[in-house]
Amino acid sequence: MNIGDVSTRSGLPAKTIRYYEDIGLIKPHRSDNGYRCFAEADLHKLAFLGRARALGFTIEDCRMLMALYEDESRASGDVKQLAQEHLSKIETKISDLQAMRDTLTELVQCCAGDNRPDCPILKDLSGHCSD
Amino acid sequence: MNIGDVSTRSGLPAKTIRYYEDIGLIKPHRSDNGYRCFAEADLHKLAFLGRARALGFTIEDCRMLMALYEDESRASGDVKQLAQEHLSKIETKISDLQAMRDTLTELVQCCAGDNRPDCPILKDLSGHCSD
DNA sequence: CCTTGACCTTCCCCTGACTGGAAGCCCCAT
DNA sequence: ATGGGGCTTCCAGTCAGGGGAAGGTCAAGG
Repeated sequence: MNIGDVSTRSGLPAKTIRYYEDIGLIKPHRSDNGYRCFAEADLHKLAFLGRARALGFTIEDCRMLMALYEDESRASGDVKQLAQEHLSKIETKISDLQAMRDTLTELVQCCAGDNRPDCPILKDLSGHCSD
Repeated sequence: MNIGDVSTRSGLPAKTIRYYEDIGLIKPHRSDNGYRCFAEADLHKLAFLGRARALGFTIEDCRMLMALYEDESRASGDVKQLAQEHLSKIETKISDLQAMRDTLTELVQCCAGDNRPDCPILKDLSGHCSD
């Protein structure tokens, strides 16, 4: 398979696939003409990577997940720990974003949003306690 | 005021303050020795920027917010619109993260996390429907 | 007067995970 | 032989700064 086919079948852009080879996540063979030549196993790895990335794992997480996946004697505890650490980062991000959302929602609700210049959003950003 | 004082008083790292000057968000004067020389107005702007960034506004959003802040004849509607667009991006991000969290939580719960290699997390990432 | 240390300056490279684009080779069809 | 699409490499850019080097400045102490 050439990169175009793999891109279509994996749903990953060709650029991304080349990048993954660059950083050593996959190692496709080369045809005589220099084109990358992907086996089914490469496609499978790329699909794995695509799913892991969609769950928000970093590239380095993916590298470790792939290593664990290929290690027949892995301990599922190692995988679980990786996932749990990732999960707690996600939860932190969610809380941070929710705090922003709550503040912003309040400010937006207080703003008339008309043609007058008076604006509680700017007032808040400028320090609002006596300018 | 030198940059160190401004950094302390605004809570922003000196690097960040220099960066904000680089991209034209602030324009502090210079002393004879070449040091940046900040007025109270600069400090005020930096505090404004710090709060806007803490609410997740991008640098370009901040640039517009500052322009609106300094425009006495602004319409609060413009500010509100900016904030609402930002808010909807945040809400999208929250949903995306929550979807990841839900999937991950489920997978983590299904994983024994022991010394055996069998792992539903890896099974899911690898495509799990008959490999 | 000299030195020490804290502070300031510019400059350039690094981050994550790609994306865009240029220049050039390869292959197939007309 | 020519046109178009696909492939290659390499370089630069994204966002919002962070790290650190090399060197100028200032105030205090010996």
